[in-house]
This record gives sequence, C-alpha cells and structure tokens, in this order.
Amino acid sequence: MHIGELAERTEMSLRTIRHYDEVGLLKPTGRTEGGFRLYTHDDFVRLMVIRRMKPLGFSLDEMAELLRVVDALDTGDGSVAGGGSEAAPDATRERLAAFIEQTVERRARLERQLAMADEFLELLRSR
Amino acid sequence: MHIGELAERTEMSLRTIRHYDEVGLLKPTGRTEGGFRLYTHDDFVRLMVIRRMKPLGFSLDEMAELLRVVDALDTGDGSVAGGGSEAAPDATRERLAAFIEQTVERRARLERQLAMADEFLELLRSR
DNA sequence: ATGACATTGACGCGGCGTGAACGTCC
DNA sequence: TGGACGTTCACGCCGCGTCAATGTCA
Repeated sequence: MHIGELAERTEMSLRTIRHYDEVGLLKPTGRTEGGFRLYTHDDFVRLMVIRRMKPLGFSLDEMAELLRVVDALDTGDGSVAGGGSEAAPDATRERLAAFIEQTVERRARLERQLAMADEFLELLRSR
Repeated sequence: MHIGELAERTEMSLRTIRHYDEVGLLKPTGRTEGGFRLYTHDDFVRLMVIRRMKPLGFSLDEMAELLRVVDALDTGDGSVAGGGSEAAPDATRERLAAFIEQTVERRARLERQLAMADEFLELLRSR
C-alpha cells in the first residue's frame, strides 16, 4: 500500500510517517520505480505499535528499540504459529521486561494526569 | 518566597518557572533589590492551575488566557468571600464555558490514551 | 493528458534542558 | 566570608507542521 492509505488506516499524518522513515524508525518495505513508498501489512502492524507507544511518551529511539526486541523475540527463537513464547536470547527477555516496567510506570503517570484533569475541571466548574 | 521554594512546592523545574516569566505566563509579583524573583501565595496558586492544565496539552498561550478569565471572574464582578458567582462580564462567561468544553474533550483523549496504554501492555505481556 | 497522490528539501516552532559565567543573600 | 541560592544569555533538542517546487501513477 501507498503512504496515504497507511496514514488513513493508522490515523497518523503523512509527515509523521515520512519522518519515521527519515529517522529510521519505520522504513517502507519497498519503493515503486518512481520512488513511491510501499508499505506492507507488517509495516502497518509496526506502526500501530508505535501509535500505542506515543501517548506513553516514549522517544522515537525507544520505540525503535522495542521494535527490535519484538522482532528478536519472534524471529530469533521458537515463536511458531500458535503463539507461545519459549526459550529466548535472554538479554532480549530482560529488555522486554524493562519495557513492561517502564510502561506500567508511564501508565501510572497517565492516571495521575487524569486526576489532575478532574481537579482542573472541578476548579472551572466551581466558578 | 524565592523561586526555589516555589519550584519545590509545585514540583516544577526552575527553568520552567523562569520560562513562564520570560513568556509572560507567570510573572513574579516582585523582585529583591538584587534581582531575585519573589513569588506570593497567589502566584503559587496560579502555578498550580498551570500545572493541572499541562497534562491536558493546553498551550502556554491558552493557559495565559484562562488565567485572565479566572482573574476577570473574581476581580471584575461580585465574587465576594463565600464563593458564589453571580453576574459576570458575559463574554468572560462564554470563554469560561469554552474552556470547560475543551477540557472535557481533552480529558476524553487522555482516557483513550490510557486505553492504548493498556493495549500496549497486553501486547508486551503476550510475549 | 489530467487529476489525485506522491517526492524531496528546508525552515519554523513550542517548551523547555543544559551549560557557562557571574551576582546575591544571610 | 563562605556557600547556598539566584541571575541572565544562548545554544540545543525532539517531533513533527507547513510551505514550495516537482515528479508519478492509473
């Protein structure tokens, strides 16, 4: 698919997707003769992962690392169809664990922010 | 109080507070002879308002406007001790309403982000 | 051949972080 | 007097938005 369709399906801007290409976060799988970026379903999936990481405030570099970790997990070892995860490069497992931890923390921050939003709303409404 | 104490009490960085001064969002009430910024309890309150607006993604300009609106509300008209709000400059009331609306929308966005965070967590944990 | 869709620059901006070099408070 | 605390530049960074000028696709 072309960049426009990817943009629509992920609800991300063209500029953002191109930026991710520029910095190496999400490179298109291919190009047409004329130079149009071509994305696969897999690219779509990766971009959706990115999209979910955004609200948590992960940097683009961190996102890139996570994608590598995930890749390593279902490339490097026995994550066959069926979906179980078994033995893995270990260091990779640790990095995954670290991401999970980070995510939990950041999620907590989001909840605190929600609380602040509610305080703010009350403040406004008490006028 | 000096900037350091304000920073601690609001959990905002010195740089941030100075930045708010630079751009006119929150000017210190006074200065010492030597040039140290002096903040009052009122400044503290205003900064806390700002702090609560931050997670909602309001721009510094929008924050400034809100502070003006609030000021107008309890300066310009009869918001005497006791806390009721009565007749008000009307245009001001509309602006307040607009802020409330905005806030509700932005709060909703925050919740969607929480949902994405949870999706992401599931994704990580299913590995 | 005609639009709709794409491309590569390149500049701008918001909201600070992060020094450096220096002054003030008590 | 000393040390904690403060001051003003000024540059840097991230994650894109937003033109502008051109090219490609069906």
